[in-house]
Amino acid sequence: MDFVQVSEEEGDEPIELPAEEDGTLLLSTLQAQFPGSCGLKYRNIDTQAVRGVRSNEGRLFPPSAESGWGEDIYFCVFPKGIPNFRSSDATEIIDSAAYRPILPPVENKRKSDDNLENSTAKTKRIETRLRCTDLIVLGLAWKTTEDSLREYFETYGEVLMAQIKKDVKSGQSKGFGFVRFGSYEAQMRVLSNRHLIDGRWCEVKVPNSKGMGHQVPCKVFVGRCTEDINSDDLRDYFSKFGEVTDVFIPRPFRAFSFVTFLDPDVAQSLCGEDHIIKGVSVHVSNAAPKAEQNRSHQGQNYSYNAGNNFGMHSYHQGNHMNSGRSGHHRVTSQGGNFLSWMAQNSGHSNCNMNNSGRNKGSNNQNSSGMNKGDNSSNDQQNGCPPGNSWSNQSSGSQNSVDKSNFL
DNA sequence: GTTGAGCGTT
Repeated sequence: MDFVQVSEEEGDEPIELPAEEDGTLLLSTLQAQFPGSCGLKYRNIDTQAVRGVRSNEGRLFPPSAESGWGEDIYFCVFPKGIPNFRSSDATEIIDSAAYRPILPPVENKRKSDDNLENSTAKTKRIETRLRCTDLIVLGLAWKTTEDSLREYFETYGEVLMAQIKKDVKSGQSKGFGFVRFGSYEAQMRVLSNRHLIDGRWCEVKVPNSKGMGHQVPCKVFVGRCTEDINSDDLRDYFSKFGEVTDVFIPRPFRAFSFVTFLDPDVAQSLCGEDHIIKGVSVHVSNAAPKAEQNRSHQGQNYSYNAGNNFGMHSYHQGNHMNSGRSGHHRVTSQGGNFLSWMAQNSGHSNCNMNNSGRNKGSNNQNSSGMNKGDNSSNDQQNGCPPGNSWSNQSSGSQNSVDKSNFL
């Protein structure tokens, strides 16, 4: 049997992982040792470049059909370039033990956002600042305790809370629980993987009860706008207070607009204030959802995200393309992209979480592939959760942004 | 002491 030497990061002590008879390495084998990993790469000694390992249908293929994996040491790839949290530098991007990130210095940021375009620093910052939600863990073994639950998820990052729901009388586990991470990256990785906890495959999802309902909105309503206040004006002006992630001006002109901030506290702090933009006094207030107010009688579709439209007005003005802002993160209907879901539900219509456009070609491995063709280790449990367990929650159509919501 | 889709006594 061939073994593949794999380390978490380049330079780390490798672990030998058993390859299959056909020479491939199962992704599940890799993930058993490196939770959250989605692929492998290695250093090409000739070119000194890093090469990705081919991945398909839950299998990783050796670089050479003849010589197999060789003596090379491979290191892990994690989704979207997110570093592993067990690595030493992880603290740089993990917010401290807070549910919500700390306020950024509210200083003059002005137009310093220009050279941040597409920078990984910016991406990381945005991702780091996205807030975590409690996640529900379904399908837990009866024997799983809060300690073992926590212990399991700590391989993904800091665990702020881990609880098992139990019968009050007997103390017996109800077979599900909740977990909360300290960083959004950890949360994303947990949501994109399946989990073998105490011998059972468990499903982790954003709970239905917490669509986004209790979270602080990042978006403000800007009233009394005049027609000559364009999105750049709004963005430029409000960037003084914190990073602006989106500006939306309803067309045709309707004398108001929406500004979305990275930080909900910034948005909050501005509510109720009057501001002067281009000599016009505009009024900032809560971008409260309009749903249910006047139109409960109209068979409008409010089922998705009902009672909560924060962050849903995500049309971008065309001229954002050259202002360095990311484009509209469009949700496709291909089986439910959890990143899109997270993007919507975190109130950021344009989270820079999707780097797929830059990873040309080779990095096709994503978390959905690993659920196919891999029954190697789940035979103790029938009814294994489906691969895209989030799909039932992401079936809403973002294209259904409803103009009628604007008044 | 059994069970196996779901959604959180606070």
